[in-house]
Parts: sequence; C-alpha cells; structure tokens
Amino acid sequence: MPDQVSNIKKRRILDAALRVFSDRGFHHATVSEVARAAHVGKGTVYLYFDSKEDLLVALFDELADRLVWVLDRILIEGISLQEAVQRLVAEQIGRGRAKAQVFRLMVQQPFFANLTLQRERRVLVRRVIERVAVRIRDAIDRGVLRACDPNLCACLLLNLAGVMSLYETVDAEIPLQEGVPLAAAELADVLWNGLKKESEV
Amino acid sequence: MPDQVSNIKKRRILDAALRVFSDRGFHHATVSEVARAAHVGKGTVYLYFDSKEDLLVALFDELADRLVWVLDRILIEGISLQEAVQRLVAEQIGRGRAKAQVFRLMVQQPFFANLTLQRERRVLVRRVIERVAVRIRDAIDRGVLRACDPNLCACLLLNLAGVMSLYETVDAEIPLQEGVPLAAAELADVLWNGLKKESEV
Amino acid sequence: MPDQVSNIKKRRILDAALRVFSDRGFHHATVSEVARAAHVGKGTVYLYFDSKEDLLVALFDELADRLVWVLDRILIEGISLQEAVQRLVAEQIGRGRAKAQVFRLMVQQPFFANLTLQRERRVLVRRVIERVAVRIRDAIDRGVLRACDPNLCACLLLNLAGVMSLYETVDAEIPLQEGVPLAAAELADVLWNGLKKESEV
Amino acid sequence: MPDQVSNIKKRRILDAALRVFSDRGFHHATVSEVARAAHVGKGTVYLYFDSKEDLLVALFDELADRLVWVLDRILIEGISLQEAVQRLVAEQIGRGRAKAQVFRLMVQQPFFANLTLQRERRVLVRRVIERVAVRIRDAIDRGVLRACDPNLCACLLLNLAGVMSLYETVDAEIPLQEGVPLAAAELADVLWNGLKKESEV
DNA sequence: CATGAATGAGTCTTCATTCAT
DNA sequence: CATGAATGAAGACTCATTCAT
Repeated sequence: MPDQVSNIKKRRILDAALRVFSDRGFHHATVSEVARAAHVGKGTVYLYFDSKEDLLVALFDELADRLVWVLDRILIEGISLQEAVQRLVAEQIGRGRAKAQVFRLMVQQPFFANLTLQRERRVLVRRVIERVAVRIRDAIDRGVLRACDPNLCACLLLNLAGVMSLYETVDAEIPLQEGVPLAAAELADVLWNGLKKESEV
Repeated sequence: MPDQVSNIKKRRILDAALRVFSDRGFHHATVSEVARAAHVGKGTVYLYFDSKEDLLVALFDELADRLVWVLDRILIEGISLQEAVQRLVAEQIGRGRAKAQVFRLMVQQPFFANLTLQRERRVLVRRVIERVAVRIRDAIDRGVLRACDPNLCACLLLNLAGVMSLYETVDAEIPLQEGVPLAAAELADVLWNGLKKESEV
Repeated sequence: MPDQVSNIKKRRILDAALRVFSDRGFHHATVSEVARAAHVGKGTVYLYFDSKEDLLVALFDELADRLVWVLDRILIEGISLQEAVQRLVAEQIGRGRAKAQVFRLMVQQPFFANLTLQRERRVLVRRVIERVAVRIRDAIDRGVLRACDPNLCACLLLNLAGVMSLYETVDAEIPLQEGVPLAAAELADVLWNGLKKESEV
Repeated sequence: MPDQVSNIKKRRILDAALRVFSDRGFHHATVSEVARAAHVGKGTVYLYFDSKEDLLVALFDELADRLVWVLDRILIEGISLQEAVQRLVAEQIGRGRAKAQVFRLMVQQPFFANLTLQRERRVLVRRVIERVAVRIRDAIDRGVLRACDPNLCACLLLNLAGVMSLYETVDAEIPLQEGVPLAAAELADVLWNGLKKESEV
C-alpha cells in the first residue's frame, strides 16, 4: 500500500474533501463545507494545506500514488495483460463514486490559478500516464499489443472515470453497486479488444 | 448544416466565448474577458445571454446540434461504420483546439449553479448519446458490432475530447496540426477494433 | 386648469411613468418599463426628459402645479376653510392610487443623485407648502385657526398621501373606491378639529 | 428596554447603517459606505446580514420593537392619553435625525426586491399600527376620543417622521436641537385636539 | 423625430485566506 | 495546535444613457 497520511485530522480533511468536491464539483464546493464535513475548523484546513487548490492536488497525489502502486503490483504479480486492463479500469471506477469523481477531476481539470500547482498536477498525471505507457510499449514490443502511440492509449485507459461520469448523465440511477462492475468489465473488454493484436484472436 | 446563430454580435460573442473558455477554463474566464475578446461591451453579452452559465450552455447547444447533424449525415450517406467512427472522433477533436476543449466541457461539466441549466445540459448531452447509441444498437442487431451496452459505448465514443485533453498533459507540443489527425485515426482504430464483432476479423 | 403638457408622446410618457413608478417604486422601476407602458421607444423618453430623475421631477412639477391651482381656486371661490381642508385632502388621495403614490414620492423622496434636481424638487415642494402656509397664517390672524407654526401644519396637511400609503400596509384591500372617500373625510375632519380654534367648538 | 443586539460588531453595523441610510437615502447608500462607517470590512456586513435590504429590515425591526416597548410602558405607567400622544410623537422625531429618517423609511418604503423581506416589513409595521390602534379603540369606547377609524388614525400618528422630513424641505436649518421639541409638542397638540372628543374641551 | 441595440460605470455579493485568541 | 470571526479582492450582473440608423 502506498503511504497514507497518518495525521488523523489531515486524513479527515482529505476524506471530507474527496466527498465534498465529488458531490458539488470543485468550484462550487467551499472550504467551509469541507471543514464542516471533516468536523474541523475552517482554519485547520489551512494548517495542513496551503490553499483550496493545494488540497485538490493533495487528493490527486494520493490517487496517483495509489494507481502507481496498483500498476506496480500488477507487474510484480505477473498478471495477464487482459486482467491488468480490468484492474486499471476497476481502480478508476470501482472504488466508490466519490473516488471516481475525483479521479475524473484529476484527469479533467487542467486549469489552476496557481501555476505551480498546475505544473505539479501535470507532473503527477504524467507520471501515471508514463507508468501505463511503459507497459503498453513493452507489450507492443513483445507482440501482444498492436502498434499504437503508447501515451495516447494510456490516456484512453485513464479516462474511464470520465466515461462513467458521462454515463451517469444518461441515467442517474444506473451506476449503482451492480451497474459499475458490469460497466467496468464491459469497458475493459472493449478496450482490450481494441488494443490487442488482431492475430491473437 | 445546423442552424447557425445569424446575429453578428451574438455570433462574435459565442466564438469569443469558445476561445476564452477553452484557453482559461470556464471558471477562470470572466465575462469581461469574453466581451473584450468579442470586441463588444460587457453589457452586450447579457443582451444575448442570461448569464455566464447560459452562454456556456449555448455553446454546448451549438456543438450538440452540429454533432447530431454530422451523425445524421453519416446515416444518409451510407458510410461504413468504421469510417463513421472516424468521423465521430474527428468531429470531436479535429475542429480546432478550442472546439475540442468546449466539447470536453460539455461532457465533463456536470455542475451548474442554475439547476435549470444543469438539466438543460443533461437533456442535450443525452440527446447526443442516444443518437449514437441508436446506431450502435442497430449495428449490434445487424451483427456488425459485438454485444455491448450501447449507451456506455456511446459515452466511450463521446469522451475523446477528454482523452486528447489528457494527452496534452503529457506533451503540450504534440497535438498540433499534424498530431491531431494521427491521434484521431489511432483512437478511431482502437475503438473500432474494440467494438466490432471479433469474427469479422 | 394648470397647463397640461400638450405633446401627445410626452403626455403618454408622463402618464406611464405615473403608473409604473407608483406600481413598482421609483427605484425598482426601469426606464424600459416606462417606455413600454407608454408604447414608445426607450430613446424617446430621453427625447423629452433628460434623465429618469428628471422624469420624476416633471411628475412632481405637474402635481405641484395642479395642487397650487386647486389652492388658488379655493381662495377665489371663497370656500370655508373646513371645506378647503377637505379638498386638499381629497386632492392628495382621491385622484386615483397612482397619483396618490407619486404625490407620496414628491413629499417623501428627498434624495437625488443629481443635486440640481434635488434642489428643484425642494423649491417646488416649498412653493406648495408656502401656498398652504400662507392660508394658515391668514386664518390664524383672522382668529379662525389656533396659533401654530404654519409651515409645520402645512406639512402635516400635505403628508396625507403617506398616511394612506401606510394605511394600505394594514389591509391592502381597504383603500378601494369606497374606502378612500371615507378615509379622506375622516382625515380632513381630524385635521380640521386639530387645527381650528378651540373656542369655535 | 427591548432586547438590544449585543454583538459589538453587529451593533456597530446597525448604528452605521442608521446614519448612512439616513444621510444618503437607502438606495443611494452603498454597502461599502456602511462598512466604512462602521469601521468593519465589507464582508463583515454580510456576516451578520443576508443582504442590504435585510440590514434595512433589521433596523426597522429594532425601531418597531422600541416603539412597541414605549407604547407598552405608557400603558403600564397609566399616563394620560394626551401625554401618550406626545411621547409617541417624541419617539418618532425626538431620537435624533438619523433615527427619524429611518423611522420614515420604515413607514414609507413599501417596495423590496426580496418579497420575503417585503412581507416581513409589512408584518412588523402592522404590529406597530395595531398596537396603537388598540389604544385608540379603547379610548373611543371609554368616550375619551371621538369616533374614528382606529387604524387610520394610528397611521396618522405614525407618519410624523414623514412630516418632519417634509418640514426640513422648507428650511433645512430649522429642525435642529431646539426646533424638534417645539415641533413635536405642536404636532402632538394638533393631533390630540383633532382626535379628542369635542365635548371634552 | 423615433428607436432600440450597445455600452460600461457602479454595486452587491461571495468566499478563499488570514490571524488574534 | 485549533478555531472561526473578519476581511477585501474579484467578478457577475443591472440599467441609465447614448447614438447610429
């Protein structure tokens, strides 16, 4: 497991932020709401985070760490690539709605008022993309995957939280407990078929 | 061609908003900036649009109309499904960076302060998704595509502006004039392979 | 009768302003609303009046002229003072709700952005007050009225539109066609009794 | 004494608003001016009041409470009705120019953008009127006052801040420290004579 | 004369951030 | 460490006024 924030208050704030940002959208959510949800004072948030944006980037950081950790586990465990795709998908959309939403924010929120944080988020997202791309490149070399731009396909694989979020637009009731695993399996299947070498069929 | 806004000032404002929202992000962009970019007074924006959010939804509306029109053309012209996917992809990311960014906002921006507009955007996005899903369902029935949730796959197909936006994160210089068509072709290819019936190979 | 504005459009605008200012309050009413109610273009209002405030002062002017004319008529006709008070009251609140409301604005709206107009309104109101005060002073000299500050009592007599407006607060349904004359008579009676020399009883 | 706002900042804001609204008129006064006059930040005003209009209604509330308290005291102390009228008048116009101006706003400002506040002000004014009307009705029954509409006469008695404001129009210098008590006494006298039963003379 | 599209000065209001307690 | 009262920069929005047609 990647390092978890140990400080109990900081932990509570991060968890609360995850929920609040997910429920109301980052821009509509207020720091007060986050503080209230975390059962801490408003000032306490600023004790652990420099700004609202910094809090968001901290969430991104955690998610990215977790994802990188999962990807590395996959490598170690020598899981088949097909199953690896399934896990990657599940990681994005199968860890609860709130997590999926923030995952979505991570890949979809390119603009920050604080340019340092904007760069930080870029670096962080890039690290994740590259970790996935490396695997793809390797699989291409091994003849498992078709020739493709590894970075681009990594982006495709990392954008599924967005797909699910869009899917919610169609029918808000669907993506409940049962719906999500089904959708995850299906997306994993489609993407796997799209990426694998045709001759493998 | 779908109806275009004829009023010259309104047109200018919409075009300027497309650019400004795309460059700075909807939330960081100010109405003044849009007005300045459109070479009109700030009040003029409010002459044609009820609010900043309303202006955004108006952009969504145009994009959706355009997309629906393209989809209907595809049907009429009897183009192969594979090429249809290519066109769908190109439409999203091949019409200039600004358009792609706003397309991205359309599918990625679920929260609005004005709930009526939030609903309006939902309806509009749903219309587009369903138009795509209908084709997918039909192709499944005809045995061209593999069994899948048509809505979910439609969402996958409509989320490509997001993929490209994410791709920009890796290297901001890539998706220039040349990069985009390549990426479009590649994404279209992967998605087509992922969706088509395996036996067809 | 005092001079009436002869120009038909100007007339329409003044009448419309009377209604609109009365219905929505001067500050909440917009020039557009007045123009629409007058069935003229917004620009036309500015053809006849320098500003929104100027339009209001023009209404005041008409009301003041009318009131002065009524007061002079009373003098000429040699009406009893008691009846004169009745007429004064009736003039304020018996000429329709809209007129009463604008009368109220005249005596109750001391602040103007344009200080010239503020002074103009003052002069105009002062003229009316003095015309009434002169009569009161004369009646005191003749021993008909008790000793009092003529200006102050004139203000009391000119503030009845305000009383009626306040009365509406109690029960919005009362001051209809029938209610007003009754109220007018009653107020006239109370004021007359309050002002006349006690020995006269 | 009626409950006074204890919070020191809130108190300062209310006092400042009383002055500023009185000096410049509610509509011409800005929230910034009020904040500056109260020596607090602009945001602080919104910490204690929902809106500029809400701030005004809060002032009305205090004035109404104070007036109701005074009326109840009069009843308890068993003061003669004549003196009661004097006190009522003094309360309106003898508590400083600013208070008189806001009192005037209370009875003269029927329009609010926020309809809830509009209703609130109505309720509040009605309460005051009724408290006065009850006394009048009682006095009529006891044969002290002449037959009259108690509500209407209550409105007459509560409109004196307006009279004084109008009086200022005649000569802005008069209603200073000395002028006001005189005027108050005179108005009280006139109104008392107008209301009392003639046979009592 | 008449018009209404265009304008931007002026305000209210929000909310991230600070800091005295 | 923790807090939440206080702050003011920033921005959406209104509407009186202008002016080209």
